Amino acid sequence: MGRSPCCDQDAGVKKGPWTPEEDKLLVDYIKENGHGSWRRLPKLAGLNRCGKSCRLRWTNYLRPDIKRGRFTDEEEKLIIHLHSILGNKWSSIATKLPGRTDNEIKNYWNTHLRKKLLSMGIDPVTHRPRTDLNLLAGIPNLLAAGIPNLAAAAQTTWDINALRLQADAAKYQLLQGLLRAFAAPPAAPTGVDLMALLAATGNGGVSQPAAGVDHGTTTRAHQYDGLLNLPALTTVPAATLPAMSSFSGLLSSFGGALAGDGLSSTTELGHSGASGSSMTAAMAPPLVAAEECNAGGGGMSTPCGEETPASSPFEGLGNLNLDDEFNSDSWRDLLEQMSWLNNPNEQQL
DNA sequence: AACCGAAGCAACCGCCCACGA
DNA sequence: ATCGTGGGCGGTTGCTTCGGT
Repeated sequence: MGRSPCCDQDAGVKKGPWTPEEDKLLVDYIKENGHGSWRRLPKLAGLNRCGKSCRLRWTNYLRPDIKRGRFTDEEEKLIIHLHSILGNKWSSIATKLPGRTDNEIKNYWNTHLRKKLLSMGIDPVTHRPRTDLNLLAGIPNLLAAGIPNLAAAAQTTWDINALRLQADAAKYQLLQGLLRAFAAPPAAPTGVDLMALLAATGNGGVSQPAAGVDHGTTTRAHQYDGLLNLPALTTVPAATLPAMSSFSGLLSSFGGALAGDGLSSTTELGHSGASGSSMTAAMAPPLVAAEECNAGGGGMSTPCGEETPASSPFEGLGNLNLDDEFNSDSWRDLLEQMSWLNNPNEQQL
């Protein structure tokens, strides 16, 4: 049906920042009479303002119960947590933070928290580890030169959907380290079959970073190039699941050394002090969030409750600093160990 | 000291929904 | 059932401040 403007555009109502005098008029009137009808309030209060503008000014800044000042760490964590559940329902989020307005929370999210999550490698929309195609897109150029079975590997069922299904911070960091090891120049985003690429690297495709490349800068630049909108979890073909559990096994083995603290990317962000570029693998959350174990949405079957294998080929990699040692022997070892990904018969470690 | 770009934030815009006539 | 109004909401804009050169 549409809606007529709340204020007569021709009436010359004032816009822009409020003056202290206007604030006083508004506060005095509401204290005396309540706000009543916002549309009639400006005239009654002697304000040359739109009623909507008055309402906004009151609810966001002049209300006596407004809490001003910096958001505390607890408030930050709560906002992030609630956002992971509610999305951009700022007013709903605001109801859980006494004294904070939806507008204030929204602004704080857009200017601080969103960037904070991005820097931690977490998609602020999905609250999942980011899997940025731009970051991945350059890999094939490197691989094409020296990986003989890339084409064959590309036929496997491993795909980016599967990657996301299993996504968690530990895996993201693992991949981040791999990507840094390759440090390819940017290329147009393509439908990269990441798992095929990873599989291919297992056959001696370990490349040292190209000389003269500032890997940190390259990576960070790519990280801000945009987010990948992946299909919903429920769209992942069931056929990929058995193989995924194998990959999960790999990561679980890897993650066994990570000593997770019970946090997941969607429930807590207690490591907010660690930026993505300086996080070590030891900080990584556990590999499978409890909600994912229990939900089982879309037929997904995560290997919940599985015991971590007693010994792992990746033991000792847990403390690897992904930033400082991206080209270390440890990564070379890890890549070589991942050759199992090319063997479809080897489903479990 | 001046300039410029980035960041932060207050305020506005336009759409939507609930509700009453 | 329809329509008009009030109010709420999320997204966006544009001004101000800050920091680097």
